[in-house]
Amino acid sequence: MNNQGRTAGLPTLEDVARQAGVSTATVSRCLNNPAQVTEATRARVMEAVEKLRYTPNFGARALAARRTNTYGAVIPTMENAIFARGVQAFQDALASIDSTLLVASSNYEASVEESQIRNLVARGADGLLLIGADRDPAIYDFLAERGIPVVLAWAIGNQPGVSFVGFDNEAASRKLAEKALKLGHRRIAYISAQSIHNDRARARVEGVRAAMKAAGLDPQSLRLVETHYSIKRGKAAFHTLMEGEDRPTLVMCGNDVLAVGAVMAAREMGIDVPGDVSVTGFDDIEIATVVSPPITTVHVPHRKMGNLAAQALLRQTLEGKPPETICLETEIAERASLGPVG
Amino acid sequence: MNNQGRTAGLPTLEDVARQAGVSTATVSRCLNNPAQVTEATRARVMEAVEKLRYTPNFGARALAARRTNTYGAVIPTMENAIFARGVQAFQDALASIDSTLLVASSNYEASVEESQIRNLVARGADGLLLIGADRDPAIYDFLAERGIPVVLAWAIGNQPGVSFVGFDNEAASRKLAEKALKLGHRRIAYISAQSIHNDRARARVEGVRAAMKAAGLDPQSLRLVETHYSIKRGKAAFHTLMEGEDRPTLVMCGNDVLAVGAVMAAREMGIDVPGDVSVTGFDDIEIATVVSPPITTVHVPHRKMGNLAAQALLRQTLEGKPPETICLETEIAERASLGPVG
DNA sequence: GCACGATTTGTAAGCGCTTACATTCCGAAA
DNA sequence: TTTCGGAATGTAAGCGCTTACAAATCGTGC
Repeated sequence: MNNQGRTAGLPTLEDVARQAGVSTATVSRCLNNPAQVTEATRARVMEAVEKLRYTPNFGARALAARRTNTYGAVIPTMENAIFARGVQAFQDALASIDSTLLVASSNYEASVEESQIRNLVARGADGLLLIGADRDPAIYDFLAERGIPVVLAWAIGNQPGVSFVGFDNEAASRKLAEKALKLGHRRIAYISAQSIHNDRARARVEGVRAAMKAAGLDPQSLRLVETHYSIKRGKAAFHTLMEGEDRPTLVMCGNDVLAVGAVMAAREMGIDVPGDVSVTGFDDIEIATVVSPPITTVHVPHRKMGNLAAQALLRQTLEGKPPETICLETEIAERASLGPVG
Repeated sequence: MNNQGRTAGLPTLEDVARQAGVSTATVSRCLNNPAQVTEATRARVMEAVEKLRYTPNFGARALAARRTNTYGAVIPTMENAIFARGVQAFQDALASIDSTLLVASSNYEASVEESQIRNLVARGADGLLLIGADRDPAIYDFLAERGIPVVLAWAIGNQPGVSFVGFDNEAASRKLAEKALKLGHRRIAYISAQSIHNDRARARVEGVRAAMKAAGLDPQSLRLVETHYSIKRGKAAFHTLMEGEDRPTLVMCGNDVLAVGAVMAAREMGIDVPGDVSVTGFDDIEIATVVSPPITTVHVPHRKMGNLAAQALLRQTLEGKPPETICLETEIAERASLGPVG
């Protein structure tokens, strides 16, 4: 458009070189590999850089170096805090080596995620952070073909060629369910995210079923509601569950956001938590402690996961190391929303 | 590093041109200005693009076109939802014209913000979204020198050469204070963010003082605590305020996160809200409705603000229009945390 | 004081794309 | 049929940087 004037007149490497009386190669080295340059010349070059207020041109640099120092992340949503902490940690780790993170969100839609991935690749992402493993194999081919390292977080899986930094969703969920079963709960309902294209959501449900089975219950008796992740949907789902006969005594939720919705709905309906119904969450985000009663949930070490994911990705990208799998431990954050069956 | 193999073998414009039997210029036009190309050739080119799975190289494109279609935003924090909705709307608006947003956070620190701004500029941001107006003038010079359009959001000010898309923090805060004064509150405290480098925080306090003055109270009698924005800090601040003699009957907070902290602290201390003390927030984010009692707060039209900010920025960047100022209306979200003085 | 290897610096060839300008093509008017 | 003008396409010159390779410079041991 009208950008003739935009960059016009901005100093270039060549300007700096001329000003400092050296070649462009030397200036470039000063900026990227200071060790290769004499103290004296470096000082002279830096002075010129300062004087001209030079800033390297990103596009040119990316083109010439065939690396952008930019990484991409596609997360399902930014609108609640589920991924915020982990992504923040991921970003911090990248920032410490002067790389930047491009974040995009898919709204839990596979097609949107795919186009976001393509977009990030087109923008030269040196590596990608994605959530979960459950997507079209063609995407992995696409990424592999372009040699782009990928780390999948929030889950563990067996996709070849990519790193995993996550935790065992099924085991974590099972552990929580076992605890609830010990408290005497038998009529159990589960409010889950849409399980299509969401391996984490499925694994969490499976964990509960496994615990039920181990306790001698029929896993098929689990009342399952699938919905989108939001407080509003959580409320609605809880309503649905409580309307019928044979109310559950325990409503487990696929994440804390849904659980918050459930607890709020209970309050509106005059149902006591955990007196009449217990509620559990998953994730342990701040909001779980804000609602009353605070929610018993699975604590996921988000920060640590984000940090380790960055490390793993950088090992692949910068050092050419092979993909790896890191499985983190989760624990149960015991709070007030889960109690003995009333 | 070991990136020889990275992009090696990836199809380039030239490959596509050869495959389609046209020149690189034609391929480029197909991709950027389809109208300039015959239906027939376009089809042929697109077929070649598909076949080769061609993706344009971002760096090369940026270098040649002198435009990146990338915008930058520096927000104080990602860790709570204060800016999430607005930034998401901003991003959506950009995405609809195939531009991307780079988001960085400054943790409310001026020096971090500055380096983030420089970083985004170095990465070729075509325009910038920043929060509030209160920063070193040298930054505005730097940006102006490089001809980078800027829109400041969440506030209104008079910085020349930049757009504003925000609301009147002082007026909004005053309106809320007036409402509280009508309910009989006289002993008032305010939990604010650090006001240094934060024009919004200062304006909100000033609004309360103005209302007090108008009601015949001494504005200096406002008990002010400054702290960082977090639930924890909000709790601590509330504790401090309630420890002394002469407890306030109203604790106004600089944002909802602090207010949530205050309400939670009250519950822990056995202080009834709003029976013993009223609490107010600012922003109207989801968490304000989750805590009990839900928080009376200033509703800020975040989504709208983000969307309009994008529009304004694009008008400057793409159409070369001059900066503009858009002031949005806020309203009070009346909920249960504000009541008559007990 | 000299030869030699190590270190520092310079030269110049692209990286893959956009776009001004030149050329070719085509249909309509004469 | 010829001519002309506009639309479609091609040619090629960079955009600003990195880096392989070549050249120059330096310090060292003899």
